[in-house]
Amino acid sequence: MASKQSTVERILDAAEIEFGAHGFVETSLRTITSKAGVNLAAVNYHFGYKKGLIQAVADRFFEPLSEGMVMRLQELNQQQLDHHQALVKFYQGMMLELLNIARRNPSRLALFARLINSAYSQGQGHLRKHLTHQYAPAFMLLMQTMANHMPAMSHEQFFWRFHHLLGMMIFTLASSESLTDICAAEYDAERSLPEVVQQLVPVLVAAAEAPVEAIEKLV
Amino acid sequence: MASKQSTVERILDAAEIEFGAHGFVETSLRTITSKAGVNLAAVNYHFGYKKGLIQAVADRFFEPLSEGMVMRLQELNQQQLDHHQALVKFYQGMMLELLNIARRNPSRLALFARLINSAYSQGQGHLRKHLTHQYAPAFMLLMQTMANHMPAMSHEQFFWRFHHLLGMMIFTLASSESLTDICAAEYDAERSLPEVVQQLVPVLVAAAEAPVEAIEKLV
DNA sequence: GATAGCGTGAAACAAACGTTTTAAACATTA
DNA sequence: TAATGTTTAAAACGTTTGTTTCACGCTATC
Repeated sequence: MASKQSTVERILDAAEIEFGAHGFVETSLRTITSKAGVNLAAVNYHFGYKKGLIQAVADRFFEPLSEGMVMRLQELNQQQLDHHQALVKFYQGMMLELLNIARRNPSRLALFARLINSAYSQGQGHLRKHLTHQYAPAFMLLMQTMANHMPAMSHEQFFWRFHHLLGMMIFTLASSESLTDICAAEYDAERSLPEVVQQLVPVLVAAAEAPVEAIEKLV
Repeated sequence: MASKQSTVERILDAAEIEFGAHGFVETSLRTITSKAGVNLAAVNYHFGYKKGLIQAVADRFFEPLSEGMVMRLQELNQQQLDHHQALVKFYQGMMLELLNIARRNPSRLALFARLINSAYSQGQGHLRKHLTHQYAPAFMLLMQTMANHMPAMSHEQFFWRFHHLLGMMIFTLASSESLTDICAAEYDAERSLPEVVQQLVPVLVAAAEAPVEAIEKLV
């Protein structure tokens, strides 16, 4: 029993893995505390409710991600690059940051995807508001940098485009395990997480640079 | 009580709405049977288990979608279009087909997104296998048509690209309600479902046409 | 008109869940 | 050492879940 970590850390580590693998509602506090080797009541003692634990897990993920991204963005904004090069560097930096956070625990990427999906799921709007308020500066900087190097478009059009790109990332991260499994079975290619994530960059850039079309009725 | 429909149909209709709005695990059989106005035991009687109900809901969704897509694809393949025009028509057709299916019940798009997400979620592989086997011809035709008009790339590279595009669609569909709400609040623009879905087309096309880069180690 | 068989209704089942409670063990401070 | 606040242990609580049971009503066939 290498139990040098505090109870809180043990819970957070286990919750991260289980939440990432099976989702928030499908993961019981009993399996978390069991895998963490702590008592069931410890969760309610330290985090109040299950929702508090989820929020703590989210914050422990987004804080370093936010810091890392801000550093990369400031660095990027100081360089003199054309728009295309800047977009490439932007998304490469984002992928590197995600991989960096996933180093300690690969299931953190699935956790990230679940957090974003929950945030944009109807009835869970409080999570999105909490995140966008908590990390507003980093979020603003990210959006601004991205918009600077994308084709000219209205704020609303950027809003939609931004979430299209977010969706592509989120789905790939959420399904990365299944996809690598299928890929190995069908194409005899064992892809690592960095490979999977890096492949996203050119597609994200192309989607970001897609020409803007006026919104019209389709039917 | 306009109860002309059969019990099975009433259950499927209610399940469709509730599953789409709140997910599979978060929706209890009691709320479904309650909203359907039928007895609780009817679900187990007609569908065996909850998993059987989910599969029935999935089939009732994918069958018309599959048929509609096959018709559109055959029509598309008979026309003489350049690759770009073909891709545009391809994705426009797909969006129209989704909208057509959503006409009866808008929450079917969220249901579609949840089904796909579940299918590619670790531990739920049986759903993906069921769908890919059940609708293999339509699926093959779709992949083939798509690949025909995309840049030359290996089967594996197409596999990844395909799922990147799928992810963009899925996330937008799953989050369409939240996104339209945010959009209305932030930009005073009340977007309808057709508008939201149509916007995807140029971005999907651009992402599909993105140049292929060799997969290398990023770190 | 009796008799299967199918569908429904209401109730009960066992299991799992988040949360609470109580008491004991621990650490820290006076 | 005594006292105080903090953390853990084990059990229980009340709900909710999917599923099962069993009796009753219906319809169709002989």
